[in-house]
Amino acid sequence: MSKLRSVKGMNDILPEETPRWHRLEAELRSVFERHGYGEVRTPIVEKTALFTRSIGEATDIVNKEMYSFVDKGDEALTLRPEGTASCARAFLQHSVGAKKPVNKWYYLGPMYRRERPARGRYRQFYQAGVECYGDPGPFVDAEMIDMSVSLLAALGITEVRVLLNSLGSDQTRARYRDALKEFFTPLAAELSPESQARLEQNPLRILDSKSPKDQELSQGAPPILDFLGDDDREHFDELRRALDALGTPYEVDTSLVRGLDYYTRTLFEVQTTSGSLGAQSALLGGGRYDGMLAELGGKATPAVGFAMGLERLLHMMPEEQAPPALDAFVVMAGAALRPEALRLAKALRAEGARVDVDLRGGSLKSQLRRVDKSGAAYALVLGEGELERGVVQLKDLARHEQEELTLEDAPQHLRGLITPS
RNA sequence: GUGGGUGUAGCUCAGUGGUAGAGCACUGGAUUGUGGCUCCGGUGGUCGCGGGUUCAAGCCCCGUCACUCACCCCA
Repeated sequence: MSKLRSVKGMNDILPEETPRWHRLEAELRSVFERHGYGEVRTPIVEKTALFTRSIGEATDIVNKEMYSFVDKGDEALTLRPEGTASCARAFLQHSVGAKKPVNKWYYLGPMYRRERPARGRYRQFYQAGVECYGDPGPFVDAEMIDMSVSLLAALGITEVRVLLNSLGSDQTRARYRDALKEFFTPLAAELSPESQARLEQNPLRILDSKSPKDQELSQGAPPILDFLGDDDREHFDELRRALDALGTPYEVDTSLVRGLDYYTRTLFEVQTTSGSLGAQSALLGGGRYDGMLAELGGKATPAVGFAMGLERLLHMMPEEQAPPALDAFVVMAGAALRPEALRLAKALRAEGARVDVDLRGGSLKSQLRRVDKSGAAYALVLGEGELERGVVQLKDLARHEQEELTLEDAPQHLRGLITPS
């Protein structure tokens, strides 16, 4: 075992596993694109200030989880811990909102957070997410939530529940924060140490503490929904009616708060109910952030989005049998035939077949064993005698049948066999 | 960051102080150039690392690192 290992919490994905990733990514792109979203690709590194300003100074992500460094130009940079801030920056930088009233983007790629790794939680992890700019909702919110649930269903993930909450406007949120502070301060001594710290920094997060004592105390706290203004309440009610119309089940959970500061109004999270992810039950989460673009110095633009963790989806996706990665294998009776074997393989590949050759030139028996293990449907057997006559044996592995073809005809013949009719 | 568990072959794991093992995988063969099943053989190890106890340590003790689970938080 080598001492050179990948960085803690950052994992290799070997060719054996990538077909599963490809299937997941293809499904994501397909669903996003069917809903009118186009892919955006932003850099993995951004100026640190982008994240501190958008995500919020008081969040765990900014406080203790960012991979930040100073580059040789003395610039403070950070490996992106999430995708929304980068998208917002790109949206503003290219004045996208001025060209089109509503823009729907999706992204897919690695994110970085320096947390203690656990099942379903890694320091480099892959997220796919969507952002919709320019529509204040609530119907686009409903469409997005519904899309996320049908996406999971398309992946075979059905043991889920949708949690929904509303935080109201920035003003509502500020008033609610004060109210919670007022409510919990007399109880501070009874709160868990973590929640005592939250009381100052972010009282909202006391509500989703997992400490039983905290939960008990939170029962008596005033619910956020009581603080919603008329517009906020109407927005929330319309969202719920739209979800009902779409037939998407959800549960209102007023303790749903989430760890990022930029959310306003709609907040949602889809969790697995299967328990197979250990403590990490959130498959995707998001919400509305109507204030962020103005906060970053742009024109006020309503926005809503969510992000999903691909490793978690992979953990949840049912196992499927991987289809063979090869159509045919060229084998030869004798290592001297390697140049001819290469030539034949080249001709087969030119016709679109996925072909490998065992160029180590072992015994025919060992080559055929390898063919069998590769899952390829056909073997092309090249021998001295055949070569002199300009022919090759085409062996159908499943049927145990063999036929003789001319070297000239073999490529097109194989193409006919592997092309789905 | 806090607490628990586990580190032995590429993988999954046995090995209760006395010569380092199994299954799988890989590989060679079972009468001339034909796969799966079966049978026979072979390659492969700093027992995570460092120290200590002992005549003797994979095994006991201390430290350390890695992985993992839970907490915290999140996707």
